[in-house]
Amino acid sequence: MSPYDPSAFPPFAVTVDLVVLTVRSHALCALAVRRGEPPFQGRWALPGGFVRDDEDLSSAAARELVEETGLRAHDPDAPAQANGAHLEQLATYGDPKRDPRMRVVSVAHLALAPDLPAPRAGGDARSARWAPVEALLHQGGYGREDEQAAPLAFDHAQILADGVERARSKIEYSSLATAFCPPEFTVGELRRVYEAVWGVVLDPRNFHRKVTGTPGFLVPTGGTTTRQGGRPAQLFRAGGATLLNPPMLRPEV
Amino acid sequence: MSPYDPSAFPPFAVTVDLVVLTVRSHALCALAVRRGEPPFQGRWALPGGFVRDDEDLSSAAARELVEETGLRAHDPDAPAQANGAHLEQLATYGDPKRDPRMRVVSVAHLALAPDLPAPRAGGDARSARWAPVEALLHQGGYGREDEQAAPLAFDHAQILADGVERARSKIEYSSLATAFCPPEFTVGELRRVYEAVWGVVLDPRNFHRKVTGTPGFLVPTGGTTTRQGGRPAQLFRAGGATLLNPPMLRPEV
DNA sequence: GCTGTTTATCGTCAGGCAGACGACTATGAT
DNA sequence: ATCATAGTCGTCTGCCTGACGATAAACAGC
Repeated sequence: MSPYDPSAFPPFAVTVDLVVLTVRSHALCALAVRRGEPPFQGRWALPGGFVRDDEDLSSAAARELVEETGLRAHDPDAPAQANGAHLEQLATYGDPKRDPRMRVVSVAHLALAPDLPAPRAGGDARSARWAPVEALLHQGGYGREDEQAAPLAFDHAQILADGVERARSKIEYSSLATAFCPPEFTVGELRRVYEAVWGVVLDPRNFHRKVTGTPGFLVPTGGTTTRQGGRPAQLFRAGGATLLNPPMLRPEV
Repeated sequence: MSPYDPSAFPPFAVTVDLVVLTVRSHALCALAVRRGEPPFQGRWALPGGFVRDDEDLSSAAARELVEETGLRAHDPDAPAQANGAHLEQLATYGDPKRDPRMRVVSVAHLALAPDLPAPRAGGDARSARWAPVEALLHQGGYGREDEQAAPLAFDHAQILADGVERARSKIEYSSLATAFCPPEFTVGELRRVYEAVWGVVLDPRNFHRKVTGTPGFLVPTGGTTTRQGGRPAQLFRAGGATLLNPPMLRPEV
């Protein structure tokens, strides 16, 4: 068998779709764009686009991320955060019927970003917005009448759910939660990230003990801030550690 | 912009490649096939093939797995093991230069299988064999002169390394290690799986306490065996639990 | 200035779990 | 019978977590 006989394989279109997550006003939100054309015209979808002919998958994802948000993706091996987002491959979706018109395989990527001012419209002027993931995933069940009542286009609800689940589990055993924070942040801000992503309430004292006691997780910058009100809090940057051992435990139920 | 203008996207070939792992004689082994044609003719590679026009990615991976090993993949939602392997998507590799002849995107899958009698040659009579992952990954550094001295074809060394890393981390917090065992197995056999995959030695007493004390991990069948020598050991099947909480801890270093 | 509110931070205590390791059991091999 | 090999049950100690009390340092309003 010649697995590479150029006439022997069916042609596919390959796209990257992005699950871009952030934490806004105590809720986990995802970036959604409104489709301007069929199929699913007028419906919300995840941002994405075709992989170019000379482009790696991660490059295509980084390019789409810049186009949609202006965020530059970190090099995973680069120091801590500059002002970029964490970007990693999530999974690949290739059901033959996922796009009604042609065979499209989508390599979904997950991006975690700090709270951004506002999504900028894509170069093609599609509208874009941040929406709480709960609203994007549980549509139709609440009798809501607004524009978001329709489920996401294609299989994007599944992709989003997988991305959210990845984020939820990954902040347990890695320092990825800091990707949701600005370059300098307080322990309380980091705790609110965990609370928003997991949808739980954490004990501030035990959380503080845990994160400050894990070597390499946080490094104090020396500064303090009162932007959250109350007693001034120390500012930290993300330390070099990427894996938390032992992990942060997610409360049950 | 029309992301689906049929003339606006470059065509890709899409393949699935398989990282099939098993534990044989106390070593973690992977299935490798010898390439019969250029490029990389004569070199070892991971089994794989094209995704068909009407086929889902997971179906293609399951089909390749049957063709290469005769193993039927579990339905992830099916009961415990029948005589199949665990199969899950691993990651997707799409470097523009990963195949010298054309643009190929490969959706790699990870399969975990019990020790099999012997790999059966593919329908196209390629030769296939189990090889310790260390030998497949660390070629050239040991001055070995045998047929395996050449590194794997394409980017398959990277794919294999990623698959091994996935398996190593996933048996920490899931019951996946039982996928390496026959339908009925002893605690000692399961422990040898962990030892082979992690490349460590575990304390038999603490391991026994851990796995028998985790609800839903193992269910006794009532039988015993002495196939490992020594005192007869209880036989178990995999229980319904898929997530281990708290996880099995991998010894450091 | 005083008081109440908010958030941050430090401490204490009990329970659970893991690592280290002793002890005993039940087989087969010599 | 003795030994070697595995399996299984216990004990002890230290670490970590969850629950929660207490103190500190800011701001808002009176």
